[in-house]
This record gives sequence, C-alpha cells and structure tokens, in this order.
Amino acid sequence: MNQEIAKDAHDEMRESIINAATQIFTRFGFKKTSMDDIAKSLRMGKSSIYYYFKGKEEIFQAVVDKEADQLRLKVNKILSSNDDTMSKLRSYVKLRMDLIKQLSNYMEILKNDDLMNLTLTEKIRKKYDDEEVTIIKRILEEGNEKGLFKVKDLNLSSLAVVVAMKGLEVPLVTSTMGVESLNIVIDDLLDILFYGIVKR
Amino acid sequence: MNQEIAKDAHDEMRESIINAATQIFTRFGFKKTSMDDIAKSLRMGKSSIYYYFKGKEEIFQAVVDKEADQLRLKVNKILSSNDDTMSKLRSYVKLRMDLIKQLSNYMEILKNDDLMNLTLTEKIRKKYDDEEVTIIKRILEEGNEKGLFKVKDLNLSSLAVVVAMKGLEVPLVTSTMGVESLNIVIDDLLDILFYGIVKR
DNA sequence: CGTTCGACCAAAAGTGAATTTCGTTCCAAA
DNA sequence: TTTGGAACGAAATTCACTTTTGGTCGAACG
Repeated sequence: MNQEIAKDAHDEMRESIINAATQIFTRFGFKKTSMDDIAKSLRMGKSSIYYYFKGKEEIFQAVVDKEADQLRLKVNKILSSNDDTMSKLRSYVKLRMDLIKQLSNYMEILKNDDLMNLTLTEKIRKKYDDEEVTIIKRILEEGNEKGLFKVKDLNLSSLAVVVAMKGLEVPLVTSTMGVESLNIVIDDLLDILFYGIVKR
Repeated sequence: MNQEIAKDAHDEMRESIINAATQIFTRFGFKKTSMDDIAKSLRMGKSSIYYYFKGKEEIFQAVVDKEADQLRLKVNKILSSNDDTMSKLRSYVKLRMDLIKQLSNYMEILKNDDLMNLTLTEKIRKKYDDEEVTIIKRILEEGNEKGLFKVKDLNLSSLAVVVAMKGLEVPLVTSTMGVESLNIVIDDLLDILFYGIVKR
C-alpha cells in the first residue's frame, strides 16, 4: 500500500519534470535548454532530476513520446470515427497543421536536422517516421476496402502523400492567409490527391 | 573589327573560366573551392581572374546560369515536342533525375541551404524557384487547354507538384533500384497525380 | 591599350591554450 | 527514499595568434 503510494509520487514527479521540460524545450529547443533551466523551473536541485531520469536525452525522449501519444489518441479518434474516408484525411492534415502552429517538439524533431545531435534525432525519428506513413496507409487502405479508392502500391503512395504533405505544411502555416483561406487551400490540394488532374 | 576580335577573346576567356569553375565547384562545392584552385587549373594567376569576373560569387552565378540555360533548352525541347502532355511531364521529371545524378550545381543550389552563405543562395534561388513552378504550370496549362486536364488553381497545383517532386527525387535517385524499377516508380507516382486515388 | 601577375591588404577562418559551462556522479544529510 | 552541494570530465566558449582567402593595386609586358 505504501509502496504503491510511493510509486505514484515517483511517477507524479516524473510527470512534473516532463511537463516543465516540455515548455522549456518548446521555447528554447533541446540544445539551448540546460538541466539547470529545468531544475530551476521546478525549484529543485539539478542533480535531483537524475533520480527520476537517467539524463537529458531521456527527458527529451519522454517529452516527444508524450506528445506522440497525445497525437496518436487524436489520430485514432479521427480514424475510428464514422466520417467518410476523405474527411478523415482532411481532419488528419488539419490536425498536423495545428501541431506545427503549437511548436510541438514532436513535429520539430521530424522536420529538422540541425537542432541537436544527429544520433538522438535519428533515434527518435526512426521511431516515428514509419508511423506517419502508416497513418496515411491506413486511410488509403480503408478507401480501397470501401471501394472508394483505387490505390495500386500502398507503400509508395503513402510515402508520396507524406512527402508532399511535409513539404507543403510549413509554407502554408507560415503564410499570412487566414484560417478560412487556409482551409480552402487544403481542400484544393486534397482534391488533387483525390481526383487527380486528368479530366473525369 | 579588332575590337570585335578582342571582345571574342575576352568572352572566350570568360567561358574557359566558367568551364573550369564548373568542374571544380561540382567536385568541391562553392565553399571548399578557392580562387587559387580555379586559377591554377587554368595555369594563370589568381588576380587575372578578376579581370574577367568581379568575384567568386559572380563566377558561381555564371556557372549556375549556364547550367540553367542548358536545362532550359532541354525543357523547351520537351515542351514544344509533339508528345502528349502527360509524356511531357514524365520526360521533365526524368530529365531532373538525370541532373541530380550528374551533381549539377544548379540542382544543388535549389535543394540545399548549408553549402554556402545564405545571401548568395537566396539570391540565386529567387531567380530560379519561380521558373521551376512555371515549367510545371505550362504543362498543366497545356493539359487544361487541350481539355485533358481539369486543374482549378494552376498556381497552387504547380507548387504542390514541385514540392512533391523535390521531396521524392533525392530518395529515389539515391535508392539502390535499377533504371527499369525507377521508371516504373516514377510512372506510378505520376499516375497518382494524373488520376488521383478516387476510383473512376 | 589590354592583359597578366606579384605584392599587399583586410577579413575570415583556423589553431591551440585557457577558461567556462554543462551533463552527470557522488555522497552526506534529512 | 529523496534531496542538493560539491566535484568531475567532457564539451563548449573565449582569446590571442597565425594562416588562408577573396580581392585590390600597380608595374610590367606584348
């Protein structure tokens, strides 16, 4: 009973560190964030953090994992909804745009190479790159099964969609257009994907 | 008459410098190439180069301009051919792949940010980024006029195609697949663009 | 006069030593 | 068990000095 309460307190402290670190990593990035920054924001000694996490990289990994979990929940909510398949893809794209706007560490790690050491980046990216392609693949697969889509090579097509999506997201988010215009642009782009350019 | 001969000799020397520089820039990149490297390859003194070009950046700009001219010739040949519009797009995509394989300075400048100072990159890129979108736009426009395509927003669609093309080119060129397989993959990707993913 | 190149210049880049910062560990205290 | 000050080694930064680089100048040459 006491052991279980202690375990909860331990996890709660881990959670506090992750939350504090999320804000600071988001503001300053991995490299510019020091362990002292994180410790001070929690009004504790720097070395106390090592009681809960093995090191700086493990904290960052935990931050990214948590953000990825939150995204995964939202994605699964979209994918398991009763919306039609095309709307699901629209919702997913818009969800990503929101994340970019929020300066998510998760999105940052999947987009940039120059913010921290490459080993850590590759390690985390390895974990999540395939997941992005898989999400698109699931949507395309559902469309195929419903007889709505006719996608030949699921892997290649998913990759192409992810590449195009990634290339277009940042310019769109950083443009000066309003939400309404942005949504129209997204719809137009998705129409190209859905219907192609050859007249029907 | 003598003035015209002198002008030709002057231009010939400029051309020699450009050709020599092309090879050295291609091999070592802008940053790692010194003016002495270029001078020595022409068996002349470094300061003689400044009689023909104002500086290193002007030489590089001339190199990129020349490569762009050569590409423009090839592109115009494709665009003005009697091939059907879809074949034109295929030919253009394959032409670009060949250029990447050749380590063209032109392709390099349009893809990377970290090879040289940003001001020079931005300057050159400004000059050619729009051109890439325009090439695609001309093809889409032709398709529209021929009643083959039904592209709503030409600007947005062209941008999307360029972004997707750029994002996919390098992984494809650096993959280990053979020419036959690569051509099949390109065809499949272009089919997505032409026909979309929604069943016809 | 047009062209060439050696000497020179200032700025940028590189080098090595000294110093500071950082992530991490250790251990005593509560 | 948890905390934090002191200490540690490595990485990063700073600093002074040296070398390299892009570029200029002016004399020499054809």
